[in-house]
Amino acid sequence: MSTSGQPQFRYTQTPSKVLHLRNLPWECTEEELIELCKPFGKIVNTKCNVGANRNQAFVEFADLNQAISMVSYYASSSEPAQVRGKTVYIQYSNRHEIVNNKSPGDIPGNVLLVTIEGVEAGDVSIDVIHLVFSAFGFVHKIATFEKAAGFQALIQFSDSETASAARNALNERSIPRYLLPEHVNSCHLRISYSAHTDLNIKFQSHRSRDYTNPYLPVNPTAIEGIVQPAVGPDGKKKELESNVLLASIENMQYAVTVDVLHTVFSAFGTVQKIAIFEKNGQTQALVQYPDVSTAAAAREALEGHCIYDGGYCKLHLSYSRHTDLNVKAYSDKSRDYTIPDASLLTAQQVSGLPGVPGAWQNPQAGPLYHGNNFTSGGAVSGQYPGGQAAPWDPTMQSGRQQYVSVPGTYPGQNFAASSVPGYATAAGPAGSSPLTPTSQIPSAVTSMGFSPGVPANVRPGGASSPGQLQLGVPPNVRPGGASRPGQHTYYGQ
DNA sequence: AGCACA
Repeated sequence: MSTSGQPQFRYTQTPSKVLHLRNLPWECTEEELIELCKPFGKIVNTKCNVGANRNQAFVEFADLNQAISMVSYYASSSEPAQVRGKTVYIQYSNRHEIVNNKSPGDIPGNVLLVTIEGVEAGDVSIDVIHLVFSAFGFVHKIATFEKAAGFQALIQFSDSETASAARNALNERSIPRYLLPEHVNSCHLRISYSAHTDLNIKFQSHRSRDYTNPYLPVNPTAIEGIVQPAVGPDGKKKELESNVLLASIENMQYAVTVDVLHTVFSAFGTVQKIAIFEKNGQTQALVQYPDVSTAAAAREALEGHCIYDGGYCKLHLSYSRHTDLNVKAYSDKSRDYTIPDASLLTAQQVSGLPGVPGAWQNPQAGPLYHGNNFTSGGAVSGQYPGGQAAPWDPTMQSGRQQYVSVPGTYPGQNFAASSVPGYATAAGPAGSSPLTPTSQIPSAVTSMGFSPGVPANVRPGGASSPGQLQLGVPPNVRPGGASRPGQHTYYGQ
């Protein structure tokens, strides 16, 4: 029972193939360690960021002589060992091996395990992954899959050096936004090493690739692969059309309710379902149409435009990967208009609402929609100098063809081309005159005395219902963009 | 600047 336990000091230590390094810069990386030590031999293991200050480390050489050569070298060198300009003190460790101190994911290998956080599998295509990781060397193979951890990819490089380079550069970083669909707000990469050394890719498919074998057959059962988004030459995922639109609402100063959205989006066809939700602090909504072409028309017309005057509640639209929403038939955040009872319920409940929120009665909408539409045209357009960011496609002001006369645009003939006048008459809300040279959609909102459950453009014949102000089409969205004298029965005050 | 982890 001697009271040994005294620390061993530099000149009394027995050599070990494990070296203890001190005074390292804070959170010194393994690569910096390897850089420093590898001239002396093969490094078989490391342990970084040891100690309260995370400025110590251990390095294990394959052979004792290699460790001795490093200690000897710096013992007699006029240049001290340095990392990032800091002198590093090196001595033999009092242990002879680095115990299995690493989680498996920290043991370098040529295959990376990449967890892509905050996205769903369809958001990041395998081609985008390939593009991003190819920056560090030839990517042999990629396999993607979804686990509890989220969307993951195994990425095989030639060697662990290349893999490490990719990991060091990309770990805890994000795939550039421009490579991602618009609705993806964050795309955080968490990268570790896989224990795999060679992935077994059986097919080229939407979820796996073998770039070393381009003649590998395409998975015949990967029907999904065909549905997978096409990818342009830049690797950016092209939008895949869908009957369901994803709307992100920017600058949401005013409440955007299911009813407001229903009104706005019903201008283009039957809205089947709506769901509103929050994602990353932003309000988003899914709007389901019966078919892709209707959704496409809505998207085309509404993208970048504002529900309310003044740049409020700006819409950004993309196609959802959903095709059929599973929503509560009636809630404050969702609506299923395909359920008849729900429509009734909707009509009842909404008509029972205590008036229109003040925000909808945006005073600015008055001048814009009450006779100023023509005279103020210059002023309005003057708000957008150069016209580069013209809030509304000019063709919308002069032509109706975009939404009406193009055959096949509305397979559901929600807009019978000839029905525009009657429709416009019925749908024209107070003060909505046809040539509205503005970007907003607000008459949809400024006159909310509509029947939310019954889209105007779905009503048979579009006949006017006396006493009931029907609203279906925002004035600047309306197909009948051209002025048709005499067609307006409503000139709301 | 002075020895980890289980």
